[in-house]
Amino acid sequence: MRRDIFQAVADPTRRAIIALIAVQALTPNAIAEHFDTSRQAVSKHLRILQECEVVKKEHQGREIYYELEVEKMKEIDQWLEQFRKIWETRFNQLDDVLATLKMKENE
Amino acid sequence: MRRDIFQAVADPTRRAIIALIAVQALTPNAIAEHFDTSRQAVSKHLRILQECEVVKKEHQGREIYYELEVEKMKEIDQWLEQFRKIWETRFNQLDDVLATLKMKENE
DNA sequence: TATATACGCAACTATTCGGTTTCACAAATT
DNA sequence: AATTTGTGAAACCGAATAGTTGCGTATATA
Repeated sequence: MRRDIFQAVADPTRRAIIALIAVQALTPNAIAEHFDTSRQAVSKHLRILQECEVVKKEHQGREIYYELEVEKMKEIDQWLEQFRKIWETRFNQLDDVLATLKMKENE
Repeated sequence: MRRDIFQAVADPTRRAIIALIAVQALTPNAIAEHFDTSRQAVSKHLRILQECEVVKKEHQGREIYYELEVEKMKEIDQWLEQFRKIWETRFNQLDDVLATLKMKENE
């Protein structure tokens, strides 16, 4: 089974969990309270997130806090990099089109 | 079934297809030649990418060119935005740590 | 020590995914 | 008109997913 950041963020519940613990580390129960799903379901998502190395456990007495590995999110950012150039190019081309239109206007 | 950009990029073959047609629009056969998978498998991925509104068909005679909707990729970028602030914060905190260490060095 | 709480894990189920095989159809070629 | 080529779609399969239920275990508390 695939275990990477893209797999991690493919599920909307997992994206919500990520966004939630990005603010502060939380226990599975605390996380589950934010959703309509069960603790066990959240627990399973947390396990997948762990396997994808997106979250990190931290034991504190009988509670376990799950913390986000923010660095991992950068991998998505890096993959997007190749498309940023295209955005810019397309944007410049649009500029050219607009410029051409403006020239025609002045004819 | 979920049909969003995150679902679209969850699969490595689909990510490769996206990167491939980002350069230039291609036909399903041309795309399939780049992979170890069958044309039909690629065709299925293209269908999903279409449903996710990541690619756009363009008929040209009996050939069909698939073109990337680059704009769609920005949705990922937008979702990442919330974590960029955290990167920066963490980075600043690291700066603080480094500054503190430097101070101790000079003691 | 007995009990409550916080949690992970295993077993089970329904659904989805990624793939193959097969078939149908439309456009180009003969 | 018959054939080749480019393609989509349906039927099917094994594996993974997302969820549930039930149970075991460790920590805290009475």
